[in-house]
Amino acid sequence: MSGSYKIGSLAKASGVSVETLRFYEKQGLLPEPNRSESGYRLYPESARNQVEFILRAKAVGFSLKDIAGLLDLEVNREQETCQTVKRFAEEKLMEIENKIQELQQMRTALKQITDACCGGPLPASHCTILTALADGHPDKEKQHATY
Amino acid sequence: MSGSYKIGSLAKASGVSVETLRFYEKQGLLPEPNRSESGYRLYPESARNQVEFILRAKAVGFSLKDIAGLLDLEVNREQETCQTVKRFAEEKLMEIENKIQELQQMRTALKQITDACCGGPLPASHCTILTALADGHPDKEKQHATY
DNA sequence: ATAAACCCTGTAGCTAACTATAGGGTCAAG
DNA sequence: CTTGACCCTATAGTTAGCTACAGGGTTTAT
Repeated sequence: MSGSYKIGSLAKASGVSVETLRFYEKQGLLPEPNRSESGYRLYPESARNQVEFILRAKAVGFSLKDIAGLLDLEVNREQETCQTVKRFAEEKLMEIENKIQELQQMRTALKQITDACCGGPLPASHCTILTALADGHPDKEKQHATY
Repeated sequence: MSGSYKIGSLAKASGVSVETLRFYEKQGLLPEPNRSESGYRLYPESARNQVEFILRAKAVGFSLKDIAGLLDLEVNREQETCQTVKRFAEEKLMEIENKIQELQQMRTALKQITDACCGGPLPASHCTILTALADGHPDKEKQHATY
């Protein structure tokens, strides 16, 4: 009745590997469960929710370290304010937005030099992509080289 | 006179550390330079361009491994076609775009649950952020809890 | 001539989030 | 009673891109 399952079942139920569960435990993301006489981990039903908390937090961009922090908040909900939690989340949001911007810059730069390339079956002797990387400026009508 | 400089100057000139240069050499991104009698690396002028090639390629999202590939292309430009080079670049472009999408999804999800949070100075007992992570659905008017 | 600044090799460490391996013990089925 | 599936710990390896020693030799400036 008190559903208490072993690590293999929890792993299957939550879609992660047994090793990952032990790893999360070592990282403090999962509480140490009770043990059977022979030392097997015995998880309560709630363990699955806790793993899923971790997975959802990961999915929205939190690192495991962040998640440990979130779980601390979660555990003493009463002692924390919404403000604290929201700040935490907003900081992460900004990190994500920064990463997006960085990648968008990369995309723009790479697209520019890629679009300029003929892509034809001829030797790449004058390939604009390689030239752009070598010279540091995309195309631009024959800027006579400075190096 | 044939400007041949030592690793420290190259490092300074190209804005990377000495260790990084040696590291790039070990990774095959920089050709092994000549050595002085005492075994010091002596770089030709062109070395700086090669380092800058690497840095620019990095800046547009290529990994060092990718760059090794690009340098192979660059070296045998005559033997390669623009097609090959362009495909290479387009593949990378797609990777970048995929990463952007992934991050945008994260941003949307995180923004949604963050916006729903009052952010007030009251205890986080019912904080919507923590609840969303715990339950797996953002807000939604009082879906009676399952945990 | 001596000290600082530079160079060398080789190896180890760092972060992140696992994954794998070695070398065991336990449990259920047939 | 043995086989196979499962569990345990502890340690090492993975990828990426460096960074930091340790323990030397060389060059340069004073």
